[in-house]
Order: sequence, then C-alpha cells, then structure tokens
Amino acid sequence: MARTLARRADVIGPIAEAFREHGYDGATLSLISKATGLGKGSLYHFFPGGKEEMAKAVLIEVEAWFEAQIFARLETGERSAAEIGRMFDAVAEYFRSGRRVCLVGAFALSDSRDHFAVALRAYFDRWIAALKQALIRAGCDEAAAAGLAEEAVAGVQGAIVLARALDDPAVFARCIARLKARLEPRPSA
Amino acid sequence: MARTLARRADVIGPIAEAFREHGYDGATLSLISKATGLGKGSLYHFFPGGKEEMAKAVLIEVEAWFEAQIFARLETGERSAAEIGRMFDAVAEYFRSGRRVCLVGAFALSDSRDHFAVALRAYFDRWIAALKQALIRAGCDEAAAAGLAEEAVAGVQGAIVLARALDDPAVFARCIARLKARLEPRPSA
DNA sequence: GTCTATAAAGCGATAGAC
DNA sequence: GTCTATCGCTTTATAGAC
Repeated sequence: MARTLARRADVIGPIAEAFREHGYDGATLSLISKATGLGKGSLYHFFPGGKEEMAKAVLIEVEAWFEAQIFARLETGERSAAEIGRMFDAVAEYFRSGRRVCLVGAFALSDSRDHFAVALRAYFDRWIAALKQALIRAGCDEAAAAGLAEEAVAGVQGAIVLARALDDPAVFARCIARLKARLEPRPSA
Repeated sequence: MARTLARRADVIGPIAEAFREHGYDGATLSLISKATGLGKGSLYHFFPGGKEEMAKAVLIEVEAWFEAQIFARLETGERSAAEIGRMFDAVAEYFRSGRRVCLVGAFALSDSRDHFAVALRAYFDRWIAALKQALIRAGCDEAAAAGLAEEAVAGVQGAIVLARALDDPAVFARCIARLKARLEPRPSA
C-alpha cells in the first residue's frame, strides 16, 4: 500500500525543518522544494497562499505538537512535579540540546514577527499558563508559580540562543538542568 | 564645520539597526541605503566586501561597545556587586526592554550563524567570563559564579525572545529583575 | 566620496500541459 | 497531484561619470 502521492500533512514536517534551518527569508521555495521533494506546482497546490501559508501551517502544527506532548500533560498529569521534569526532558530532546532552533523563538527575533504575531503570542502564553498550572498543583502559590513559569520558558529560549552561539550542546544541558532544579518543589517552599 | 561627507564609522550604527530590525537576509541593500542615506556606490566604497563585510563591521562595533560599557567595568570596577546591578540596568536600556533585538543572539538563531561563528562565540564567551569574574570578586566561589554567569547571560537572551513574542516589555523587565535578584550577594552565600 | 545605470542571478508566484 | 516554463520583480554587485 505504498503511497506515492503526497498529503499536505506529509510535507509540513520538512517545511518546518527548512524554516528552522534557514529562517523565514532564507527558506526559499527552491530549498523547500528540495526538502519536500515536491515541485513548486505541488507546493502551491497544497498551499495556495504560498510561503506565508506554509509558515502559518507550520506554526499551527508546532503548537499542536506541544499541546499534545507537553502542555496538556502539564495541566492534567497526575503527578505534576514529575510532569515538570518530563517537560524539560522532552524539550531537550525536541530541540536536540540546542542544535535545533525553536521556530517560534526564531520568528520572534526576526522581521516576520509582526506577520505571525498571533501565533507567537499564543504559543508562549499557552506554555507559560500550562507550566504555571503544574507548579500550582505541585504546591506553589500563584505568584511564585507565575514567576517561575515565565522564567523557565524564557530560560529555555535563552539556552537555545546561547548554545547555538557557543556551538556547544553542553551549555544547553547545563541551562536546562539549572531550570529543572529550580522548579523542583523543595521542603522549604 | 558641518561634515557633509560620511565616514565609515558614521554609517555602522544605522547599518546595525537595519540588521537588528530586519535580520541579515531581510536587511537588503536598498534598506541599508535608506537607513544610512547613502547610495550603493558609497556603501561599496566603505565596505568593498558588500553585505558580509558590513555585518562583520557591525559585530565588531557591537562587541567594542559592550567591552567598553559593560565587560571591562564588570572585571575592574571597584564595587563589583554594584557593577553587576549596573550591568542589568545598562542591558535593559540598550535592548530597550526587549523592544530592540540582540544582534548577536538573532544571528545565532539564523542561517548566517556559521558565517559569523567566531564573532558570536567571542561575544558571549567574553560576557560570561566578565560576569563570572565580577561574581567571584563579589564573594562567589568559582563553580557557583560560572553557573550564575551562564544562567544570567542566557536569561537576558531568553527575556528578549519572550518579550518580543508576547510583545510586552513588562515581561522583559520582570525577567531582568529576577536575574538581578538572583545574582545579588546574600548573607547566606 | 557620491551618484546613476546596469548586469547577472535568484526570488515568489502563475499558467498550463499531462 | 505533479511537473516545466515563464513572468515580473528584487536582489547583490559592478562600472563609470562626476
């Protein structure tokens, strides 16, 4: 039952990777064509709105992945302290210890921020809200949880920037380990 | 004594701003031309290597600014605890509470990272080393200082990303305030 | 030192055959 | 659904007048 014809869902992953590696401007249609194995004609068949529609589809898919794999579990997982630890592990794997860029973070620093403002804000708002909820359920008071959640999400983004600039995944690992330790509930809290 | 002819040094600032606002790819020569008020002919007169030479010149100028205004004072300032606080204030002003992107951080996330790898690494290595030195002089032991310095520099970058994504300078201010508090020497340390 | 004109290449996007 | 050919435009970079 080999599928020879592509579905739209099949090409979003490779397109996302092209945007991560080259940025919005740098990911030219010919690069995207190479990454997906599809000609421009096919790409415009799936995304009539062109490059901008591709980027929006990618952002939607990225948030859906985080929602299913990370955000939802933070809010509803039974042992929420364990879920927080799991979040850091999942994030380290997803971003490949800083070798892989966060698409949303990269767009936030780029020229295209205003174009995708709604999606960028939604992603980070949601992440912070889910993490805050997990912290509260783990015993934090609300104010402390809000601060720690914001700090951790910013910290992950900073870890990616720094690890890429120094070209050293160990930097990323250390940053994540520090955040993880800081968000662990301690007897004194 | 009005100067009508431009010097190379006069145009690096506007070029830096163009790269910050639009990224390396997005900062086209016609945008740079508009930002500097100079035609392409003049730009190539100052930077025969074209856009790449402009970016390298900008990175050198940025590091020189940080060296003079921040790094050197961290290492040699008399009251090093006060210098650390001053660093956060200077950084908040320089990055305009996250409204202004860190050029080095943005390059690190972008496609052009490999092209400017040496400059990116130098900037962050230097920042971390200077901050670590200040922390040691303020009473930290070496291991703690290394961790705190790395955490703070990453934290600043993350604060910029997050504040831009959420389009909220208050996010930046809170992140910086938390970092500042964490690096303050306390009696228990 | 500054400009305009221009070259050569690549861009996003479209048309239309299959 | 996929492709090739092509349009119109912008890009970086160069040439040469002033």
